[in-house]
Amino acid sequence: MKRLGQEDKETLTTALDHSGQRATPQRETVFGVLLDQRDHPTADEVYARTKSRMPTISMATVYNCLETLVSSGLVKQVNIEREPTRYCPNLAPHAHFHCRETGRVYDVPVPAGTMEKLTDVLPGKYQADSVELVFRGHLAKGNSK
Amino acid sequence: MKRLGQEDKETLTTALDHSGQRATPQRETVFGVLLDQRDHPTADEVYARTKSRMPTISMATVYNCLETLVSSGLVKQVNIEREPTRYCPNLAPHAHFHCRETGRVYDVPVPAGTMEKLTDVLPGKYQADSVELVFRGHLAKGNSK
DNA sequence: AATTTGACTTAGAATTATTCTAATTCATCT
DNA sequence: AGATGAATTAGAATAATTCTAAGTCAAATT
Ligand SMILES: [Mn+2]
Ligand SMILES: [Mn+2]
Ligand SMILES: [Zn+2]
Ligand SMILES: [Zn+2]
Repeated sequence: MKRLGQEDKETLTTALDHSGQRATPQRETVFGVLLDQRDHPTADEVYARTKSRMPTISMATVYNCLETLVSSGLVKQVNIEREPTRYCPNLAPHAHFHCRETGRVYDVPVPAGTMEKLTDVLPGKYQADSVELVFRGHLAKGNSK
Repeated sequence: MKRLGQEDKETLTTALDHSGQRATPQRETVFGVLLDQRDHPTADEVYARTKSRMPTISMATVYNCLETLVSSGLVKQVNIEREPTRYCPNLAPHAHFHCRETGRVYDVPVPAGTMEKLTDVLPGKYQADSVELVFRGHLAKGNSK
């Protein structure tokens, strides 16, 4: 999918507008790249994919667009073990699985309320506004997809 | 506490030996620094604290010692949001709380079996050998300790 | 319609935590 | 004592990200 659908474009414009920023071709393209292939790409990978759709874009702009998308709440950063930051447009609460063998990162859906309930382990003085859950291991073979 | 107790020294020697490495004054001192102040220091902070006990130690050696301790299983790396790696000698399963205001990282004890039970959310193809749980937020005021 | 404004984009330099290199030092073994 | 190899060290190299400063562009104002 080379361009953003009407619904996604609407989502983008609304979110950007809400945070006082503009929708631009670069931002649309980067957002489209993230929506199209949800494999938690790094900035480098986003750059390569975006460049194939918009050859004139620069690395700096990719970083700027990603930051804009994050600040508008449309995209989350996923940091794993000091590896380069990855980007995830899945806004539902979810966990991540990091495969030691391939380095790939997968979304793990969790039952509603699971992430919130985790904060029950926190002593009262800790006020958590976000919860991050990461599993690490390997995929049962025959499941490299 | 400027030096390592007999029990900790025993633990260190055993673990290092088990992974084919030697106990050295530098490694003992770095380990002691981590045991004495369990605030998840960065390599820089470990370096400063170690240098005050052993002024001739170098940054390279601190990194080397930390890596040795991690590889021998006595210390865990704690990575949060692309900040410099922190080091934690707490071997019990536990979660972390990261304060947005101070940047400090706290250990959060969890009931036995809690971390393991989290893997129940994983579809069968995912074989997890580690689980990481990080909360982010702020401390209720009056609890800056 | 021309001008102004400020947001956005861009290339390249700077930053910085960490790793690497190559030269010593040091403990242990023969 | 001499040999061996692990450990330590200073400094260079690496690499993801951020910063800087100059250019571009679209919308708003005149
Ligand atoms: Mn990996
Ligand atoms: Mn922080
Ligand atoms: Zn995700
Ligand atoms: Zn800890």
